[in-house]
Amino acid sequence: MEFTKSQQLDSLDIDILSIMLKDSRTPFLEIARQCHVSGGTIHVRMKKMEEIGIIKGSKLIIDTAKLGYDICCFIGINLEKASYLTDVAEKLEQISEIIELYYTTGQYSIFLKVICQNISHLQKLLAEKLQTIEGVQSTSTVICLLQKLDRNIKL
Amino acid sequence: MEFTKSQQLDSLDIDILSIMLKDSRTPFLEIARQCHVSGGTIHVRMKKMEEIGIIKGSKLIIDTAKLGYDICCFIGINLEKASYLTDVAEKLEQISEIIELYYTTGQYSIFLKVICQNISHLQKLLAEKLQTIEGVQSTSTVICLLQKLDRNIKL
DNA sequence: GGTGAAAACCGTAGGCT
DNA sequence: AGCCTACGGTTTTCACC
Repeated sequence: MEFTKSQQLDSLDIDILSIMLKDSRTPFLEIARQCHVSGGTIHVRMKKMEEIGIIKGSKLIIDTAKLGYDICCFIGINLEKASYLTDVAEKLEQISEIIELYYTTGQYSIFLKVICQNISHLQKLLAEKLQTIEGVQSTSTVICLLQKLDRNIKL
Repeated sequence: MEFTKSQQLDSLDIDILSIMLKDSRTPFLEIARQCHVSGGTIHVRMKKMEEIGIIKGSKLIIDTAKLGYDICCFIGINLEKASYLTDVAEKLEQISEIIELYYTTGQYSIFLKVICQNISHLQKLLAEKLQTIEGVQSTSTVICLLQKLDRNIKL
């Protein structure tokens, strides 16, 4: 079970994933009804996909604005030297406002998704946390006004 | 129930959310044990938060690379005219490779998160789908080599 | 607002095909 | 690999506090 090929998934696995991608709290028996198999089969397939690592977990989707977090933005980071990459990334991981972190190729070395309560929270984050990390040369911020789409890939 | 203030949430709600943010399949009785309340209470609180719209759903987190989708990237879109915004967004929503879509302020009008199978799939998407949409002036792509972090905000 | 218990439903394991 | 069955756990509701 160490391959990383999609070939080991059959159409039943894909059907199960498609349902769970939309709502990870769907009961197994409900999936079983939709797929015309028994609940035990869903259980076995889900377990297999968790073991292979295709399923990594599940997340609640929340409206962060309703919780007082009005700002969502993306921040590209330029480093002074490419070799600072992992050191800087480790420090960034400590910052709880950063919810996604990517190593990227092209104009930036690191790319972040960040959630803040308001603009002054963001300003403080940039000035006092991000830009004081050693190795960070500059940052470039894209502020989101509205998220129009948040879904998983269609299998 | 039409307010969008966090004030209507008490510390029990926050505790429940904190647990569910990490794993949306946590059984209510398990949350109840951790929060020292009954299962019925968790049920009522969850229902309230769903009705208010704080909880919007739940998603399975999957390893897209293991499903044959090796490319994750962000694409910024410049429009010829700002007024094309909603028309272009509507067309973009039809494209299943686009899993997140934001209206943004700053250098781009629209910002996308995109999942593709490989570079040629991405190249085709850009050339044949995105750049043929009327009103799209130019696109700018950041390709992710590795996602190091994917989590929710800490409440 | 919370509790505790009942009823319906679900997750899980094991034996069978 | 899937089905069935059975048990224990979970969800959901509701009378009561």
